[in-house]
Amino acid sequence: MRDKSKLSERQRNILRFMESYIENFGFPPTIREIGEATNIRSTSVVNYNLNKLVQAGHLARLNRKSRGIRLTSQQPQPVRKARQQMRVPLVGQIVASAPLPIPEDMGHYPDPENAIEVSPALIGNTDPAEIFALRVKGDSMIDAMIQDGDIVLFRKQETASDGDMVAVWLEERGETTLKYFYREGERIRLQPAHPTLEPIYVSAAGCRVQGRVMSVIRTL
Amino acid sequence: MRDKSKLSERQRNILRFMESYIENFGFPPTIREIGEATNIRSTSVVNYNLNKLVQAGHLARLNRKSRGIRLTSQQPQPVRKARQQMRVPLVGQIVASAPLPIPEDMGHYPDPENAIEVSPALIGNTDPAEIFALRVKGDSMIDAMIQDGDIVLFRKQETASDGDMVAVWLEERGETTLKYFYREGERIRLQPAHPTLEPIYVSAAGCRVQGRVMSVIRTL
DNA sequence: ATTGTAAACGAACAAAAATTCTATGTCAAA
DNA sequence: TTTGACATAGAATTTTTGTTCGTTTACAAT
Repeated sequence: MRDKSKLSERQRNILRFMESYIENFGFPPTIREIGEATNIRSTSVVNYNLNKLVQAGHLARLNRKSRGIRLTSQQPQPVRKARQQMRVPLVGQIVASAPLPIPEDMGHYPDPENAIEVSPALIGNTDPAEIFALRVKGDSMIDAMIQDGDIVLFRKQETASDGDMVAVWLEERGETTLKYFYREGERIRLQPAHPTLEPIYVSAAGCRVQGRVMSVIRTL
Repeated sequence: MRDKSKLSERQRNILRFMESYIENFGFPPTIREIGEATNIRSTSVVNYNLNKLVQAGHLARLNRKSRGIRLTSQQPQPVRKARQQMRVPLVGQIVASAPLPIPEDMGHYPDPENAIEVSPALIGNTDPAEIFALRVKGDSMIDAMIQDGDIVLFRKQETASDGDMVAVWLEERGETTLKYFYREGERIRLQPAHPTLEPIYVSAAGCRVQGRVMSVIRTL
């Protein structure tokens, strides 16, 4: 699959040029630049050979992106991805007495200072941009089997499905709580994680879902 | 010259975005892409800030080249290192009725099938070879604020210091428990994590420390 | 000789992307 | 209050760049 010997002269040239160009400039060349460097007069021929190289597994391309050519050897993307970490912004604390401090725009470039590294497994295949983290302050979330200092990873969402653990702001009580969410006709049952505790019931209007708990991390 | 503190919020955002984009795609973003990612509506403003970053020495640009932006700071190595994941072998389950199934030799060749990826932060600077993971089965560890399905990361050790959360095998009761460890003269106090629960006391002989809890991971 | 196919060319076109221009708002100094 | 530097926005403009398409060449198979 990666046998360079099966490539044509031109294709080997292109590959070599790609390597040195990226080395020099930090970004890939254009089709025309490749053509000039390898003595190919026509962009379409360069394009043709680039596609051959993609077939051969040496390059990856992004359609219709300028300079959207990448050496596969330098970025073993699949491997890297699998072992890669996600940076999740740590945006504040959970306290019972206030709604979650949810950032409007979290971006995909969290500030290194206020971010934690997590394994992608913890957020499943959710878009990382929707994930944020909060540190639990105090023992108010003990019903949810979550203690002081734990870090909770949330997915930003305003609705929930049965069985989700969610953060809800209870209007009448003026507090935030983490419970399992079950819709029961008109009302909603919020079930604590701790098996001996009783559920509470609220009207759909009276509770505002703020996020779904994806995972909890405790470091001792 | 390279003092990030003198940069504006937007400029820091741009820099961070550049880093992650290049990391992901292998080539630099366009001005428009930078704008979208950092919530700047106007390409000219992005351009303006890019020029500022060039002045500040963080970027280099090539005029009239698409994606002709390059980070001057090229130390991907330390970053890369810091972002590595650890693979920790997941060697079995915790049940109250039996000692921990601790592997004699864990090696550093965790079976991909039975390993989990964790962030290095979770195990501090402990030698990764000493770390193993167990999945909690049942609600027997509820005193420790740990529930069914949680994954506990242990460091293999037979002794403990005050305040450590440890897994101990209680000879006379025939059970495994997770408690905070305190030496009190001849006897040992084992304190549940849950604040309302009472400690238990055992003799040093009657309890066998099996490992120290480094962290707990819960996925929902 | 004929046909089919891989490889090449160049021009035209369309899309992407950078640059430039004008206008507006902010804020501290004069 | 006025001024000017700085920062922002929106849009127009120009340049760069990728894609498509008709055509040609070389060569091996029929």
